[in-house]
Amino acid sequence: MKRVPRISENEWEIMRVIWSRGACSANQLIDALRHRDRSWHPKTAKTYLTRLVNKRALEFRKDGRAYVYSALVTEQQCVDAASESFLERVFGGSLRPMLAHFVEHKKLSASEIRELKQLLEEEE
Amino acid sequence: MKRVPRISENEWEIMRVIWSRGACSANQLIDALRHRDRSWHPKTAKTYLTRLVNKRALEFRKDGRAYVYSALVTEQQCVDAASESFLERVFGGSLRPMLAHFVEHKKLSASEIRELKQLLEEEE
DNA sequence: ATACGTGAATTACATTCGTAATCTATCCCG
DNA sequence: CGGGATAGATTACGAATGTAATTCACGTAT
Repeated sequence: MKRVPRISENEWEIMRVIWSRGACSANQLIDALRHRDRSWHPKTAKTYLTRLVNKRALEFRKDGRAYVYSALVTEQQCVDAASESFLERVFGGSLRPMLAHFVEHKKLSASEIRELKQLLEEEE
Repeated sequence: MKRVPRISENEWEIMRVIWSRGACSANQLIDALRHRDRSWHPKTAKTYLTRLVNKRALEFRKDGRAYVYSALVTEQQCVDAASESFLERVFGGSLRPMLAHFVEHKKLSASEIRELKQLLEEEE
């Protein structure tokens, strides 16, 4: 299990863009971020890019003037780590109560319920 | 929906003790913490108590020399907030993928699977 | 060549967090 | 009464985070 660097709350936003769009330049990044949330300040986004490169979550290749950033860690790895940490911290590591919490609190659509039951069947 | 203060990773340990045991003194707290993890340093625990009081997650009443700390926010409130934040951050708010992740990644026992299916039935 | 725009590099700065140590007030014991 | 134990209060201090501004370097348009 590869150790992934710790990704902070806002850094996740950056990573999710890169995971979904693949490698991209700082500007493409910023555009994508601002598309969904105008409050992202370009300078701030740049700072996160640099930090993510420093913590080896991203790398970049020069492409003329601009850099192209790409992920060094997969979404899967980070999701795993964050999920584990969340489960541990908030539910003391107990899976069942955690799942129960979500099933009970978030109203699931009939189809979502069906899908989940399907998943559970497969696990059996 | 009451706004709960942001509880940090380690602060969660403190809160969980107080939620489970109810109000208790600093020393009872520390004993409980160290019971499960000897590496808890008493001074560090005291620091967290103070911080949690400052951020209005705990309050205390004087009981002779010592203080008795009790929760100002419920576990339910904090679990809700943390869960929402986690879901948003890591899964972009999509519940189904999140649940699927856990169901697929953590090996569930047969009985857990049965319980969950039971829960889902009730939601239907 | 020269100033301007643009991207990256460097610097800034308050907060929060992790991790305690030190200071101070008090109580009990001898 | 005086000194140690003990509980809370204050102080410490670096790393991480959120949030940018400033500076530097280079290519391009006058």
